[in-house]
Amino acid sequence: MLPNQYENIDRFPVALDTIIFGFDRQNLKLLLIKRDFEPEKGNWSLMGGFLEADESLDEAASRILTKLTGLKNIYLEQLYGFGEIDRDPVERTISIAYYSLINIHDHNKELVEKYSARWFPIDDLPDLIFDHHKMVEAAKGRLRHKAATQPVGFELLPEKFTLPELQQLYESIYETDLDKRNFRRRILSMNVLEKTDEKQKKFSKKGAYLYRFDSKKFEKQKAEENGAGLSFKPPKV
Amino acid sequence: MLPNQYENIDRFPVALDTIIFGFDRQNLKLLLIKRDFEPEKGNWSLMGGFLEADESLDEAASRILTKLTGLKNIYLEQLYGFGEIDRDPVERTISIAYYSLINIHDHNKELVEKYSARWFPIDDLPDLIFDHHKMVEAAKGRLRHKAATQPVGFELLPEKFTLPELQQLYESIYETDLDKRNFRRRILSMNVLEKTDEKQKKFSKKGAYLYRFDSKKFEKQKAEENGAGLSFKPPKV
DNA sequence: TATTTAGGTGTAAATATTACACTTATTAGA
DNA sequence: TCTAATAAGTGTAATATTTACACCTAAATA
Repeated sequence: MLPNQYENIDRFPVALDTIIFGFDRQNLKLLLIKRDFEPEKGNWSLMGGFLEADESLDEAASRILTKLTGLKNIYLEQLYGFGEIDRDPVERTISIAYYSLINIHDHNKELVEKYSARWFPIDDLPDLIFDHHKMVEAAKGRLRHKAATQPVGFELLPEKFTLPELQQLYESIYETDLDKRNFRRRILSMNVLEKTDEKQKKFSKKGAYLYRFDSKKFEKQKAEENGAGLSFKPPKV
Repeated sequence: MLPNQYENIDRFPVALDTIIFGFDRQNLKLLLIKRDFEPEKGNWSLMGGFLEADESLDEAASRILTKLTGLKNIYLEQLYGFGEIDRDPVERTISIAYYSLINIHDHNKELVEKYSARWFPIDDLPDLIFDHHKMVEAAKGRLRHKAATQPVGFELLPEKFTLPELQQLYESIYETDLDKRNFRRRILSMNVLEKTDEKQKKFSKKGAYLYRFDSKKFEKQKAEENGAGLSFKPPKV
């Protein structure tokens, strides 16, 4: 075996912090936990954890997400590496932030309780520890970009959803109002939605048709594309 | 002082690897070094180094870039964190990749020689060690996206450049041909270029006017924008 | 002074985006 | 049972953006 040439270099704890997005009727929300150890005990924080030797970064992020939500196979994407020297007062730590999109109704309530976690509307977040606020801002930007580029919003909705719900979601991602007719035309022209003949009457007397994201159609679309990406852009202001 | 609650967690070397883009007349190029230590001694590699305790990730990436090129204040942007368990055979290492855009004629020749570094055309790269090829692919994608979104190509050109040169650059970034008239209209309508009254006659008898990136105009444009970003998109195929 | 070379220029057609208002299905309450 | 209320659903015209496309110009050199 080779001698380890890396003998004299510094080693650092590598943290993973996850920005967990959910969507609840009107509002984009984040799942935050109440930190139960010092420093900053009792303050709000992103769900996080440390990288272990036997897992990749993606695996670690996924493990940490599951630890809080009980969910597996969740949309999870690396966001950015945060490495300011003093970002964690305990010790110099590098944090790789991930963001994930989950169906807000679809998580393990006991686990969430165990971590004293709570959903906060994205526009009414508490103070966060360390540089977590910076991470959240980065995630908001990334989500906006992602949603403009790929039909990713579906991850935040239940399997079946109505177009008005989907529009609400996009409106809260972009923090702007969208025209109903233009929105429908655009989203339907992506050719990734399948209309069911069920109606959802929770929010109106008339009821709105339920749609389903059709991953077969999506794959087909992707294949027909030239890498430009399916796109849903917010209107220019 | 608080006891260190992080006592029992794993620590890892944190590497920084930089994808260094340059542009030479016709071709987008990468600056690669010949690795002079085991493992993989003698093979081609991205310029890299390890994070030290007294520097942020950005500072470390910048230090490493300067080490090879002699250049400071260079366009440098974090790309992605690579963390597969076995990515480095010596030891489990996390690498944060950065990419940078430099003027290819504007680097310290002695340093480059010292590292046995060489510029390679982007479409004719040698085999690279570890997961460096994955990093390069990610950087190409990011550069494409960045160039479509912000007027970033200027970083790769000398202070004064002609529109045909700039077009060449975009053509090699997108690996496609662009229409001369449409390109000019688009790039000029961004309102960030200043025409000088000098001509560059290196490549034609008639000579082409030299332009300069006008950062004041750029700032003004940015201010007038609604965050959508100045954009130069490749034509849809 | 004719030829060669790359630089420079405009317009029309096609496509994409935006703005905008009324009808429909259903429920609840008079 | 009729009326009012509510959110869902639909089409078109105006504007803006993107694309396709071909000839003239300036300078050098043979």
